[in-house]
Amino acid sequence: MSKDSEPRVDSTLSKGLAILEELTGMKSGIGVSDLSRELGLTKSNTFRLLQTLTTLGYVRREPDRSYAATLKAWQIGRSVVENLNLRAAASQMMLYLSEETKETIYLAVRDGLNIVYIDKIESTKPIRSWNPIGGAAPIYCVGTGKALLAEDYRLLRDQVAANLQQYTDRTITDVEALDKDMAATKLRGYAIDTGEFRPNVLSFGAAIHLPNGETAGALGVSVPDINLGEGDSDRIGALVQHAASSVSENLRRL
Amino acid sequence: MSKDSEPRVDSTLSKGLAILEELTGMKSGIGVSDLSRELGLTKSNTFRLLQTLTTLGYVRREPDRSYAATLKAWQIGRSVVENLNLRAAASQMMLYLSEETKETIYLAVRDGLNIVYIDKIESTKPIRSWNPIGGAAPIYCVGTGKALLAEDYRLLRDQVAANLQQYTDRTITDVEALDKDMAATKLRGYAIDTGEFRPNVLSFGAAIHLPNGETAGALGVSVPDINLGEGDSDRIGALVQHAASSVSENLRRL
DNA sequence: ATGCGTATTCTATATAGCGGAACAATGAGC
DNA sequence: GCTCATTGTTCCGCTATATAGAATACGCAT
Repeated sequence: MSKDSEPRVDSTLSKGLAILEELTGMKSGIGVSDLSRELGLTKSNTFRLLQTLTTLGYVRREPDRSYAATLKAWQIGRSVVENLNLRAAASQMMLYLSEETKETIYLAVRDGLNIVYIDKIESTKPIRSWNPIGGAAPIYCVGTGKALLAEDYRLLRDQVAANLQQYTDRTITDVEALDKDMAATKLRGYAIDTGEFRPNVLSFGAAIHLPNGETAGALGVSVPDINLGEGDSDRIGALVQHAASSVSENLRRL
Repeated sequence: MSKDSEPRVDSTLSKGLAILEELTGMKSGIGVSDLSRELGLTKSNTFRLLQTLTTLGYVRREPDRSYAATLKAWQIGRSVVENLNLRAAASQMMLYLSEETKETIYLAVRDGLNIVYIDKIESTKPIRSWNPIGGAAPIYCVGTGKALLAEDYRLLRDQVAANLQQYTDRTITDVEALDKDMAATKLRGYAIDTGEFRPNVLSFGAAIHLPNGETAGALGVSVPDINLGEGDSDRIGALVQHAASSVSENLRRL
């Protein structure tokens, strides 16, 4: 028998959180008795725990005297996501992409109909694309943006459609074309920008997901067209896609 | 002297949750010592609570041996909100409202006698009202809240009446006035807040209904008074009302 | 080496939380 | 109306439990 020395677990805290979990999982309130049965606790114990959770603001009493979770747990959880540093989670993969491509790597999140760059690694090659951290770009024009757009295309389509501005001769200004491109992007698994925002600057992007499937951001590689040889496009696309899903995997472990 | 007989509070649970809150509020990990100082707990106590939180999956150890909150708290809280996938159903209409008004758009649900913002779209105008996602406001003071309150006014009236706190000189602190306002709101179809929570910040709100008639949440537009010209009030009100009923329609299809 | 700041383990002790039973409040069935 | 069944709440004595504080171990400077 291996004396694993199980870490000691405070039972009160454990039970309290169990109650909270149970409660948040229910659409409507539940009574003390049912709850205690559910969790295999004594009524009095359950009652006291509910009492403390209530005074702490995690639980409230419904008018029908049953107990229900408040949104406090959610509010707390939200700040985790807010503080969740995508940059930290993505940094290894960004380095990897940089090594593999020697091009400029971007990490971007969506902000309305734009994307905002929250991190980047400069290209080591002489000719490089330029975009400052904190800078923005239209969502339908660049690799990262298109990757993000494809994720929520149903929600964003009409909005974007109403604002299709032309930046280069490659820019997609036709909704039908955008529809097709988004469909293709979804199939492909990563997005391609053929110089639609800055002339002769191509880019590739793939989305990063939170554990629940929500879109958290996107990774992208930006490449001057003259740097791009035959077949490079596919290779970089695949790399970005892989990197993004790897970051998503990282987030899953948080 | 009121014999309040303070409800008994399990200290372990309380401390544990305090730690969790503290942790979720931090951008990066924190050590046992700092944390214990922060919360006024013993190091060993803090350590043990961290240990249980870790084995329960709420906390993880960073590579640098510090402690940080995991996404579990978030996932739990999320399920509260997830029970209604309101955000998805409302997003298109929120964008629409944003386009039409250029002001800040809120999606809120009721949480006891407060409302909590579960989504928003920032105003594009320079002066904008500010409320964080996850933030809360009294139900009887703001547009979204008043819309929600009007829906269940019979149930909530007395509770609310007992807690009429004054936030601005426009705040309704008189039950009779509230009665009238709620009646007017029902007739009108949307709620108006004339700067009753934050001075000079007006807001408009309308309720979203589930297919069975239950109230799911509310859409709102928040407007600094100086942005508001003659007739804008009616226009925005009508917009919000239409948007909310459109979202209700969406929910019907889910 | 040495000292200082951590994290972690140990242990004796008090007390916080526990279960069970008693009590109150509800509501259903007749 | 009354009973009976079920739920929510309080009480209380016991002991398992969480606690504080000291002891130990680690890391990292100088």
